[in-house]
Amino acid sequence: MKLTSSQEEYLKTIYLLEKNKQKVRVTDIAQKMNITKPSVNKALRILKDLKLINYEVYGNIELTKEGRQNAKEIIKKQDTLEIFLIGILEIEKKQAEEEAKAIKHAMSKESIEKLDNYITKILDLGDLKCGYDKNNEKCRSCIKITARERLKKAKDSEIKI
Amino acid sequence: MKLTSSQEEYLKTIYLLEKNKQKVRVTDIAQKMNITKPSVNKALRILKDLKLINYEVYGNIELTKEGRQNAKEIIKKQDTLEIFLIGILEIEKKQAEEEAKAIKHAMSKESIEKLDNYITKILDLGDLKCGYDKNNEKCRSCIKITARERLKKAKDSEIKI
DNA sequence: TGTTTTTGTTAGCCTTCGCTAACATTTTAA
DNA sequence: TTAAAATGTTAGCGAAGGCTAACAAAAACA
Repeated sequence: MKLTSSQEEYLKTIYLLEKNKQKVRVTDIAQKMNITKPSVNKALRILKDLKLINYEVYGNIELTKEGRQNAKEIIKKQDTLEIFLIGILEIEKKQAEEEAKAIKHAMSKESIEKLDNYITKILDLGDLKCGYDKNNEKCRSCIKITARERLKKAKDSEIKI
Repeated sequence: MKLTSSQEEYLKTIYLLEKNKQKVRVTDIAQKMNITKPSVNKALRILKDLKLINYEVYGNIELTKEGRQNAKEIIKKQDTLEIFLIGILEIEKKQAEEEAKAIKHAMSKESIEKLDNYITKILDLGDLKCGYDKNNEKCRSCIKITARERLKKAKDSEIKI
């Protein structure tokens, strides 16, 4: 069953909130996604119908097994894209996150898998010790090092929820 | 002025049709985009209001200077993404085209520029003659060669409009 | 425990962008 | 030159996914 881009965002948000809180609230979701509570309410009913969350009026909100499965996949997509955009393409963090968020819905699981493998390959190339100067921008070792540094830098500046 | 994903598709389609025909018709656009004529009609009115096309009832359809500018940028985005997906990630052509089409709206001009530069860099790495065997999948020369071959293959199988 | 604040819901509206049905215009060709 | 075919338009519907206004329920607290 194919979810909409919006539905994916809801699942992702609920998953991340579940990790940090006992109970996920409509208000939390609305705040995190920067939309109104009635919009969240409407979306939750649909996600419930799709059996992706458990939810009753004025009751608890929690992902079902299937919902969690979906959420994980969505988050993996976004993470992989962010790593590529920040670490390889050197796009500034905030911009990269925004773009990754918008792109992820358009990419299949298989394509993300390929991107993931590619990133690993590029990051590992340095291990081959090509012998070029570290300052040569085409040197694979240098590519590796700068990519890792960029990722570390981006990760360090993270603000916890 | 930020266009919607759908509007970008219309501009792209009109641009490509203009290159192959004297006159662009509602029917042509509908057929190419696989939607109905009334949908096209509605969209054309909006594009006209946005001054991206010249268009009168029962009259000719043509891109304005600004519309053409936009169309070119959109096509560049899609092309760059396709090259990356097909040539570097080795995603199958049809799938890659579909994904590139959906992704392009989410990426800024600047990010596409970076992706384009990255692709060029990767394709050029082979020129450094790293010395590894051609059959080593981590060899930069090999990466270059296989990527170029994949692109050529994908291009050759193109069906003209 | 009763009142205020916070949280959640309902109803109904708007925009985007598809669609069908019905009709108008233009083009083609007999 | 007029009838048929092709093309284009109008009107109005529907789904998705936002929104506000108004109200209901729950929680906090005095």
